[in-house]
Amino acid sequence: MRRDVFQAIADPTRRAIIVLIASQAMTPNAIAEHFDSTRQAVSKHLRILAECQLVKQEYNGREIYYQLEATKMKGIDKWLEQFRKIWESRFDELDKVLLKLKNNKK
Amino acid sequence: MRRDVFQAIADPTRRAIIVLIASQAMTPNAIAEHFDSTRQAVSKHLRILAECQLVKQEYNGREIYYQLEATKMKGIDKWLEQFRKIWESRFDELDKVLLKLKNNKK
DNA sequence: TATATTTGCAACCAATTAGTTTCATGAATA
DNA sequence: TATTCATGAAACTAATTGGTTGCAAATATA
Repeated sequence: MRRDVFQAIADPTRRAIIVLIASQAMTPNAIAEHFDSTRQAVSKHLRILAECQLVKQEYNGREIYYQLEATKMKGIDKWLEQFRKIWESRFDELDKVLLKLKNNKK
Repeated sequence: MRRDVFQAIADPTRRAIIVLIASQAMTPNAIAEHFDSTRQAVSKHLRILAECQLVKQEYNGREIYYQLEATKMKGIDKWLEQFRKIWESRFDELDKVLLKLKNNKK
């Protein structure tokens, strides 16, 4: 079973859960209230997020608070890094082109 | 059929294709040589990448050069942006904790 | 203690995915 | 022109996914 951060954020519901708990830890029930699907479906998403350590569980009696482990998303950021250079240089080139066009008009 | 950038980069083969053609455009055949699976499998990945405009096709006779559209990955970057603040602030806090520990030792 | 609440887990199901093989098309070449 | 090459598309398959319902376990509460 492939279970990495890229696969975790591929699902829109999981991305929504990530955004939801980014500001504060929440219980599965509380999270599920924000979605149309059942609590169990949300629970399965949470399990997937937990399996790739994107969330951390904090036990409190019978409640479990799920907290985002934001640093785990640095992996994505790191992968993106190599392309950031490319798209930034593309923009530099665009700037050059625009500057040339501007000068030609004069 | 869901077809967005997040889903596109979820597959490790597609990520490898993206990295491969980042530096220079390549034909499906040339790309397929780098993988164990068949040319047709690679072709399907390319179709998915094309559907969410992560790659651009350049026709040259009977050859088709696939080129990375790096700027399309800015969508991921933008989504990450909100968490970057969180993980950076976490690190600031870690720094504070470490500094405190250091001072206590003296 | 009996009951309600919170949760995870297993079993099942339909849809999707990533791969295969086979075929059709159109361009290069002998 | 006949053949070879590069490619996409279709049909099929096995595995995975995201969802469901129905449980069991553990904690809180009456």
